[in-house]
Amino acid sequence: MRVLVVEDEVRLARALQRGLGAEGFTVDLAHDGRDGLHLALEGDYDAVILDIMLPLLSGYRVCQALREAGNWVPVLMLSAKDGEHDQADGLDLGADDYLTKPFSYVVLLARLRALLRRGAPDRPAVLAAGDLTLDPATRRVHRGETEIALTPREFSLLEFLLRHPGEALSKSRILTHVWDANYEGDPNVVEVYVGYLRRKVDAPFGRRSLETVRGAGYRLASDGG
Amino acid sequence: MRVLVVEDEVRLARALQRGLGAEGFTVDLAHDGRDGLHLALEGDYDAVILDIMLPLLSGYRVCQALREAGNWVPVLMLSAKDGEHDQADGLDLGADDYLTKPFSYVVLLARLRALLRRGAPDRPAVLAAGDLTLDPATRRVHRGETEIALTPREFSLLEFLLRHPGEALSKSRILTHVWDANYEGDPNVVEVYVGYLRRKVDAPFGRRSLETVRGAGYRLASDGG
DNA sequence: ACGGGTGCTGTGAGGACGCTGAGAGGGCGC
DNA sequence: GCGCCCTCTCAGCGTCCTCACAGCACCCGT
Repeated sequence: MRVLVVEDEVRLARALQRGLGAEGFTVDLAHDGRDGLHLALEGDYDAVILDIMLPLLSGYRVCQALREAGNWVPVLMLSAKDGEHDQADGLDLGADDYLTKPFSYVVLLARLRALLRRGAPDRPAVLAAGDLTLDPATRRVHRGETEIALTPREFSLLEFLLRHPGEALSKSRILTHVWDANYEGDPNVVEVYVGYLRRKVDAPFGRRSLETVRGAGYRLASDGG
Repeated sequence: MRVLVVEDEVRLARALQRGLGAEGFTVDLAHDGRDGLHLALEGDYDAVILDIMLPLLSGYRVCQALREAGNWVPVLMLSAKDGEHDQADGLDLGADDYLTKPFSYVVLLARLRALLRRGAPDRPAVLAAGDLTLDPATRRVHRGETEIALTPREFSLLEFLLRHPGEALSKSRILTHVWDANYEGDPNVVEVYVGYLRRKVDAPFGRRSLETVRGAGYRLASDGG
């Protein structure tokens, strides 16, 4: 079993290398995001342990880039923060598990083994809410049998909503995820794009899956409307 | 066990003949590509040891011609070069193993025995999407009954698309796989080559199998358009 | 009923994106 | 050494996407 550890704190990295090595894993180390990404792409690992705070390229970006490259190696994220949002962010970007520093080595080992048992899935499952489906790999969206053409922005927005079905998502949260973490433009874009989406995935089918939660944002009906 | 050695360096050829003969093989020699091809086609060998640098017809061509003729005798290629590309080229063209000169005789013998244990494989599967087929071994592409001539680059691109049918493949992913992991040139090449491909595999047949996914890359219709 | 706040949408500008033709450069076979 | 083919760059063009803006609609509290 080959494991890549991407961690800039040298002491921790070495400790993991020794510890996991003793468990019979082959452990490679990378100390910044760029090296980590390259190694992960080329090394054919069974799992990657990925710190979030990294020089050059954050763990988020590394994970995102991996997934975009079609690499679905199991990723276990490490973070010094413990905010709910960080965790959600990590999992959104395709991490498979998440551990907050400081963590117990035994827990890490258990989680790692769990990940390896699951193995690398070929591709993420199709996202769905009722008869509304979205496939991130083929980039196709369907309402029942009917395919729906979406622009890139509409697609990311719907994808984000589908990853949090039934949850009320504030405009600012939507902005940071679908647009950019430090988006400076008019927050009205969200309304605009929700409008576009409704015209494509709801109106033609007489549905109402994208609900407005006045004062709180938007919610996707988990049964697809 | 009959083995054909195609090698223009007479000393090496004779050495192999003596050595393998002592191991109990029946060894025939050819000293250029054309003779080698004829012998291989007619002689019903259990394996062929094939130098790449040959007079009249290169080892690549010999191997390719063999495969095109439906002959899947195990081929062990010999080469003075050791570039990764050469190796990939050889294996692409249907060689079964590859050895770089200078090589140890013991290693050659081991590899040869491994090949013989495996035996002549059946023809590898062709890639297909609808009536569009691509055979990685013979490097032939057909739309229905019609054969289509592709350049090497066009071929690799189509092969990559066919290996991920229906999936939206980003330009960067295509670049790293079809071109090079650290390709530095203009990403526009992808558009250019998709254009070439469309003119060859789609336009003459009134098809649209290579779909543009705006903002996300390209997708090959899994039913071939 | 009225008004403020919140959300919706039509319009249009600007830009990003993708497609294509022309052509330069290089490798390979002859 | 010559010519052909392949690869890739570049620039121009058309199309589609994104977003800002402004006015209107709607909700809700008073």
